[in-house]
Amino acid sequence: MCCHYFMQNQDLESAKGETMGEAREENKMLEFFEILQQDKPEDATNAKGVFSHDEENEESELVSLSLGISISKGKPTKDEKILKNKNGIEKTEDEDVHNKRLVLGLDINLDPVDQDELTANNSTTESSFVGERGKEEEPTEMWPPSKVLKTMKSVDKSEVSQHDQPKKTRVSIRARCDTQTMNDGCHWRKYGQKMAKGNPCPRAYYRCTASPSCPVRKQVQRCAEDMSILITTYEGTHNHPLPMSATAMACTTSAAASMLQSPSLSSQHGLVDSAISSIINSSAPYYNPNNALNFSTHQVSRPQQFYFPNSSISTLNSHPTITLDLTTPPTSSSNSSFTCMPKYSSTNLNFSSGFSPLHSSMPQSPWNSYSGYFNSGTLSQNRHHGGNYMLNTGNQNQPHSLGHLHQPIYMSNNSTISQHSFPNPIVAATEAIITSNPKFQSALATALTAYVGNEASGGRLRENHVLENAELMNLKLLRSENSIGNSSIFPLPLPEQWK
DNA sequence: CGTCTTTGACCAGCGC
DNA sequence: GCGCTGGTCAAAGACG
Repeated sequence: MCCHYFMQNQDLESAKGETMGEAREENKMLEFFEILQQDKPEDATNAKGVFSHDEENEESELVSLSLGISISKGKPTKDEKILKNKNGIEKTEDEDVHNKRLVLGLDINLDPVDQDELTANNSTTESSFVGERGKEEEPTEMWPPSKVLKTMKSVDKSEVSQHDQPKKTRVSIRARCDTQTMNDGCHWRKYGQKMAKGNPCPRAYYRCTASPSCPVRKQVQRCAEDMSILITTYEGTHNHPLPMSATAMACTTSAAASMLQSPSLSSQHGLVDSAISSIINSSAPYYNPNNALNFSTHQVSRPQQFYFPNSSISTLNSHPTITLDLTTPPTSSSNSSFTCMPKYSSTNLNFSSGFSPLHSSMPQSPWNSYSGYFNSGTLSQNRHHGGNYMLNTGNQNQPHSLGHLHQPIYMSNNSTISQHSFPNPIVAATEAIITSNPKFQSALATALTAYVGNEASGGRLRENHVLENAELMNLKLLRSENSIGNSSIFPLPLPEQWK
């Protein structure tokens, strides 16, 4: 076999060993959300951890990316009772407790018209969500038998033709990785492997085993042109609680997918950069000695900057795919990172790597070569502006062409608008995002949810000792300058040592 | 013995 | 209609 299938599938054992700590952290997070909900009793939706918007103010379509925190006070659902699933992945009771409450999904709330469209798109595909509807439709079998699948596909087909909607949204991540798969925090079971055309390396098919009914699948394949690049394609949305270590990736993929599923949203190209930036900011990973891909979510207080010089949106394909390219160095041409795009790739976001001041503090590891993975996102500290960190909001004035497949649009650094003209670029960027399109509130909500949750849990997960200095600096900065992130977005009292 | 991976077979979609 | 390709199934083997 020509590809680099060196290692056993996943470090499940190491993951198990971390669940207790995670559970404690997440319980703190949940306590925080309870406090939040008490503060905002009028927001009934938030009681379920869904970031919703003021519907009165948003008559138009609305996309909500929910990082749901389900405060389970009632009886556990059928899925929640599962302590050991069919595949034998045992969970500790603590893990199960927190899993009962932490729900991540692609929750899309639309006005009636769009709701119908999305129902057709989601419910008939494998992207069903556990949300309100999911509670009523308890799954009864692990995977639909092929006959059922055929029926589903036929239904899907007809409805797709009716609504002219793409079939499934996929999120593909290209990243340098030495291991067989990226450890994204989820438990996967390999169910197939095929040789794909034009690639000497086989494509492996995995399904999520965290829940018997979880529709999420992923495909893993090495890039034919650079074997060190692993292309992981996610499809579907988890319909079960996720371990904390998996929420960030799922958050990112779900949010990215949601933008593809919202045509008007994805049509606003410049904003996509901003939204994705926010999302990724919320889920920047850090190196874990256990070789797991971990995500730290405290960067809103330490607002790292992530540039997305290339992005294009198209939903022409039956499988609209948003590709997050985390491998391209900053000096590469914008086109170079799209030389081996997946067949269905339609949307490309090139997370251009660049030097980050944080790199020097990152532990040396294989994941550092993987610097594209968000630490590539370049925390661009402007030392001449009082330690401000710039948030790339994209240049909304730049005449982007949209809807062209595989035609990434380079957004030069010049497009990092008004980095120096706003007293607080974070405020400016956030306001730009929010005010330009209400739907980006949802994307931002995803980012903020992840951030707030992590801050509530102490601001770090696991061995996250890196970047602390930068974090301290930025927290102070935000506390002194952030005018929007006070009570509603950053409601947590800072630890004493950060004051 | 239970679980997971491997791998050949099968099926559906799509292009010619 | 036929062949190619992607995606999935499921039996068999490997592994702990």
